[in-house]
Amino acid sequence: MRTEYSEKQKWISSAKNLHFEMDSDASSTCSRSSSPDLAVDSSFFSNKMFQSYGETLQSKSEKSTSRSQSGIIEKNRARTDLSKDDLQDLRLKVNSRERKRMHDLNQAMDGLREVMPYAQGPSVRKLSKISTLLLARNYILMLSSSLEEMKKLVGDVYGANAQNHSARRALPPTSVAPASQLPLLSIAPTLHTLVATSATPNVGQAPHSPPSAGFLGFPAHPLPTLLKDPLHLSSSYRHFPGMPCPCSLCQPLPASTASLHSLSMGK
DNA sequence: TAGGCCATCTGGTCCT
DNA sequence: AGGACCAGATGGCCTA
Repeated sequence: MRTEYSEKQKWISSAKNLHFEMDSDASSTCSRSSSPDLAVDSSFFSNKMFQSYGETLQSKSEKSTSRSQSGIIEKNRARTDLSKDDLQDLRLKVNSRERKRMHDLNQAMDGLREVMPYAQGPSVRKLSKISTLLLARNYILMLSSSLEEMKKLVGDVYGANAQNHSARRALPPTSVAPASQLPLLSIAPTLHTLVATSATPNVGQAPHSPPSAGFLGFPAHPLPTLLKDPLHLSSSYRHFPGMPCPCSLCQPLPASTASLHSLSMGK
């Protein structure tokens, strides 16, 4: 088994970075942003690998007679009835589908990376899958917490404003900021403070070294402790209250957000 | 060189 | 029945 894989992997690695054209279905829909393209020479699969696959199937079907799952027996029997070529075709089709499935998954992962508050660029290695998921979770929790905080502040500001307004009805209106600006004015420093607590996990790290999965771990009760415990977001920018900041957290979501939505609605 | 991450193949299981 | 999903196995690549 090991030797079969060894041969196969040698071939696969040599075939990497070539265009994948074996299956029209896969090639038409797969843009493979995160994985190497693959050219599949079906002649390769016509040798040992598939001979052993056929043997494996046969031996398996022999063993499977002791199983209670008749469906599987029937399925294996149907497969052993196939000719060697049919088996090859079947195996190739299944492999191709699985490859495409994984590529779609990776595309979705790339879409997630794009909207993550993480320094992106040619010199930065992309987040691993596990890190992406953990970071996404923390990011969502942080946004939820920020939203709650903002709601509270808006409530406080409007409450205080209503009191002031009734107490100072006689004062000229120019002494009070427009109501539409009040929430933003009061929220801005707070938002930046929130952001600042989560801004510098990469200090001391090489720019090409994304945080490990463990580093992105989260507490057992994330929401209450969220603001005390840094989120380990990987922005390389320092945040200063009142200063404009180029980090992704302080910028509007990129246009690629839309592409992520369209991706998720693809099926 | 060990360990982490990844792509791929594969067989089993579930779903339509 | 066929396809989707999943997890295990395997080897390659890269970094500390």
